[in-house]
Amino acid sequence: MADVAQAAEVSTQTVSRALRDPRSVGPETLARIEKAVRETRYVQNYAASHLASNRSMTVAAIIPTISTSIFAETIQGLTDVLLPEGYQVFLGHTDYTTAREEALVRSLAGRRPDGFFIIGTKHTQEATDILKRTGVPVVESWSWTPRPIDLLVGFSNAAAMMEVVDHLVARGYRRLTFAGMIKPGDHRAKDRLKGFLDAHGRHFPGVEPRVVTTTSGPMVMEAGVELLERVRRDHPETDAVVFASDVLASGALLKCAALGVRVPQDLAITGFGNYDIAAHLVPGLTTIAIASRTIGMEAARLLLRRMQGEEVAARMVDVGFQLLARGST
Amino acid sequence: MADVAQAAEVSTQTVSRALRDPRSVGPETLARIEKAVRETRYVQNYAASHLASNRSMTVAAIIPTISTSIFAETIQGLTDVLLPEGYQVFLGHTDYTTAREEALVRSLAGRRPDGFFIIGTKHTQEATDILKRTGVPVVESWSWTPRPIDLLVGFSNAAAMMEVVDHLVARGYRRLTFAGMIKPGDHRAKDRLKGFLDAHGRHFPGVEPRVVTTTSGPMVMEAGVELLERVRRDHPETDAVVFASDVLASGALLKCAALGVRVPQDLAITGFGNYDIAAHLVPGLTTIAIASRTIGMEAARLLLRRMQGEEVAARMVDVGFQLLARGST
DNA sequence: AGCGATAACGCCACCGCTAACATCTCCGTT
DNA sequence: AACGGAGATGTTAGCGGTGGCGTTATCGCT
Repeated sequence: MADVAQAAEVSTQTVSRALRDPRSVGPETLARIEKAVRETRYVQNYAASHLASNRSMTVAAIIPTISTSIFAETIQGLTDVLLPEGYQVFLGHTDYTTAREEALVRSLAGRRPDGFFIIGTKHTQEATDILKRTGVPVVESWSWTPRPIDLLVGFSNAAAMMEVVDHLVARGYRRLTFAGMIKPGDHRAKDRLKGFLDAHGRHFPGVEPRVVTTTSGPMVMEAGVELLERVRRDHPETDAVVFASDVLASGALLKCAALGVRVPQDLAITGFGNYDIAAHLVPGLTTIAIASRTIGMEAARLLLRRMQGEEVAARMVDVGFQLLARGST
Repeated sequence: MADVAQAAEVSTQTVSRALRDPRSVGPETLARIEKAVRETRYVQNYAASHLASNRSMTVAAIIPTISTSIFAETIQGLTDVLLPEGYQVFLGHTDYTTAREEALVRSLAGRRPDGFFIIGTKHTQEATDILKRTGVPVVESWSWTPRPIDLLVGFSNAAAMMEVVDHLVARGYRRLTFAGMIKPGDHRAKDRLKGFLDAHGRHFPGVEPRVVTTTSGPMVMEAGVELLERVRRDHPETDAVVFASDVLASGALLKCAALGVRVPQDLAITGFGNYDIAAHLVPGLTTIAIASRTIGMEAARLLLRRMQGEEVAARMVDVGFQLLARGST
């Protein structure tokens, strides 16, 4: 910056001003500085800027995994709103483990982001403490809680799952089985199971609910195939399988086609998430659509407002969900 | 840090040392400092550390989009190797536009990462200049070029596509059509088309190659459905459709099932990428498998070695590809 | 006992930039 | 002509750490 200042024959302070708010310097001074920046190929050092101004112009985002396109859309929404405002997004993934989440929160907090975005509402005590003490806005998401750390953009996974069960019962299915991958740190999957159990208890009081789960492994279609096989072996009376994710449901649905199991006559199948594939499968997959991109965008808007010093009226935003009934039920 | 130093009754310098290399301080001093860190809930400020030490402990990663799980795996591989070494990954996506790539390179360079990872080998002159002048290692990937900026971990998209064509011809298909989404900044898709055209010219000299493309829109299965419809309308003689991506091919394959078009008897279909879905479709999708995760891990290892001051012998790593012949051909 | 080597720790300057305040210039107003 | 105000620019003092070097204590060896 000193080189630029010298080339433009101004002080470094004026260069700094020209870069952060071009209107705050005279027009021909600005032109000289811009020319000098180009000629010296100057690239600003944000670390120094951060240290001096106490604003990092970054937002930390913590997601369970990036391999799942549904969270990717949320991140895409988040960055699409934040980038034009000059904020960079620091992304970390936890692989659904709380230990890694805590380490990540600590590490990211060390970068002093101006805001946090995190998927989920359940964290370790330590992680929660750090998030609360950073002094910057925090958005939790993709779940629901009456008492968020700070801000919340989410929906009730349990309520969504209840709607799936209601739908199946309305269509005449009576012997439902829940199938899902429930990793230790995946509270959203747990909420979905809870929703299933609640609704099942409501519709079929006294009937033992059928549940088949795995607790580890990659979230791929093959896992859905394996869950389907366990359902057919352990609960052959099942007439509808409620999967915790579209990925699993898709694997199962395609397997049914290969096995000659007719969907939805022999077996109904539901998913969760409305992934790209859901509408294209034959038959189409009944599922819950989540406004994944909207969550990211809404979170970004809340963060922006708070980072710019404004108050936000609604600290909790329920983006809801939508049941999409397709051929698989 | 001053608070910690006071609580532990040492100088800040000793605290700093304890944090960056615990063995460099006495054992009971270390214990006092660790206790003080916990009690004061101290979280290190990496911005200051970065400024003073001239190492940011970050790596910048630039990818076209995060919504595509195949790049996500590469990033997962990258972070899985870098995180244990204390490096954070700064992720930016370009949406396949060169203008945005340039802006992103500039912005990320301002964060002074200790290394760059970028997908693709074709960038604007300006972006290339910045990358070269940063003085830190740069890994380009997912493509191939004889003259990378610095390091390269990739494969030849064109060669992979030629293998697909060779395979189809060997299976007896004669009227091939290429179908793909080729966004302006997507040089990998262009390479795939080039590979198709080369192989087609080799097998069918003098025959006009059939090509159907779109240049914009989201990369979703619906786009594959639309491409399939255009192929069937504009080139009804086609007996094999070579898609530039598994996403498109999957959409088309599922659509064929819905339309009653028999695959591979009436129409063969190939994809690219070996996405999760490819093996589960009925029939299975013939495609090119890319060691997506390996690319990220290998890139991370190269970066690490260079960031730790070592030289790397092989600056260019060809991870290759593998044709997976399945039922769709 | 004297010496040098080593380990443990402290002091100082500085990393590159910006907040806050000071200064200067140029107006329009009275 | 004197004055006040606004806009443009410069000066100063850090932001929170770390590199480099100096100091002190300890210990083994001659």
